[in-house]
Amino acid sequence: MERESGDGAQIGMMPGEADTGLAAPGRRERNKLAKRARIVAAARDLFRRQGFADTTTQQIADAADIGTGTLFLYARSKEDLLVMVFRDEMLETVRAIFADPPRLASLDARLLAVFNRMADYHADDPDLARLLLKELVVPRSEARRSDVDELMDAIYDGLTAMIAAAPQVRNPAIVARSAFALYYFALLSWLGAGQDRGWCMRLLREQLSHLINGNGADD
Amino acid sequence: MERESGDGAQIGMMPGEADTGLAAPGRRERNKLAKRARIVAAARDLFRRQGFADTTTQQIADAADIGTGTLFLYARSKEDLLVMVFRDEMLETVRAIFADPPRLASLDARLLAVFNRMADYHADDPDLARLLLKELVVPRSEARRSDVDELMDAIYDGLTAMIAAAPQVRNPAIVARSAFALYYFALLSWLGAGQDRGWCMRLLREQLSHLINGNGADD
DNA sequence: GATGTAAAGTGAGTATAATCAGTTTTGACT
DNA sequence: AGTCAAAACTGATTATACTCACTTTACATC
Repeated sequence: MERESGDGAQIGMMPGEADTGLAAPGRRERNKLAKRARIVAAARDLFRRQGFADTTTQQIADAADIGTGTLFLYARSKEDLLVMVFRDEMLETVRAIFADPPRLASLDARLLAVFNRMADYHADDPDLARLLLKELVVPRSEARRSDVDELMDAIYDGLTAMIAAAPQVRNPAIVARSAFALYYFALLSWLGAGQDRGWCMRLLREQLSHLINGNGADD
Repeated sequence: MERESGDGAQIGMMPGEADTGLAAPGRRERNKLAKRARIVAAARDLFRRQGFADTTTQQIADAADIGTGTLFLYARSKEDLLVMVFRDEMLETVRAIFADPPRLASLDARLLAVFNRMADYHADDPDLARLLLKELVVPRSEARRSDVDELMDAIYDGLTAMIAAAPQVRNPAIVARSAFALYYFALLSWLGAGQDRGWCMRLLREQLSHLINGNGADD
């Protein structure tokens, strides 16, 4: 009703701004987005190169070519930066995994394969994975919470779809949540408590088998 | 073979030290232990009164009547202090819970009751529980690792005993680990992700029921 | 008791995550 | 163009976990 701007409505418009249009994004908004991207890129490079603890917020600000104060306008804390860095990448990874589900005979084998692929992703950068694991446990800000939720939703949806496709399972949602809880705990044992990855995954296989096939195992 | 000290072997012994004996504790050792206890007590009181974040290491050192430097001779970090504070108390709680297991008809109901009692313990101090949850995920020092391990062993042993007592379960160790993983995840959802406790525990009940009674539920 | 030495203790100092009072930029309206 | 308010930005400053060069204490040996 008031934001309407037909096609000949450049009344007070600057000459060089024609293609941008008045409505939608707006220059401010786009600048902010670009700056956010620059910050995240700078943080990712530094975290990867020299680790989280040895990277100072000063370095990130310098690399992103902004003042230290500005950094905290975009991220509530250094830890938040870590989450920002990995959110997109992890979401993409998870979606790619579920987009091409493994073709194996049994449901528990398929689930294990999916979790193994997720673990592969973490194996590339165990130190960062550890940090993430720790930081994501207790989301401090609402922003972080929603980031985590989005990731979890993607995982639950993927798992539930896989499980629901196997007709013998009565309650796919519950089983999906249980399966993920078991995987999460395996990840914790591996990256957190320092257990051998193979050992953790073998245990997970047994657990998933029990979860899917029931108490009596496969005799 | 070489530590032998009969009963008349006080060759170079000081007069006033007779009852203490040369071997065993030693005054230095006992002093250190007492100081450690004082530090832990001071830290616990302050954490409880004003929370972890709002307690400075300076305050703890003052309350324990030692220098700031000395504090870090006893704890590697402020986070380590938190673990020191809760290790003893949590171990005691867990042991008390398993020493008096609930007398309920079904195994999954008994497990749920045990987990509920653990959750009660955390409910008394959710903020501290959150912190613990976070700090215990990735133990940094070996000392902390062994503290966590001791606690976990107590829990696994208790759960495995409960489960093994129910004859229908084929593999108690695996089921115990699975049950704890499900509980841990419920705790995370409740204290970490901010879900309602009742909701989390109802979900846990369904998960435990499925874990114990198998896929077909209870029809 | 005197002496040497290793353990324990100390607090001024350091590094750095996060803040905030002040400055600059943006863009709507005349 | 000129004006204004709001948004974005800034880096000097602050708060505090942790360190380290030095001092003090404990105790074995003479």
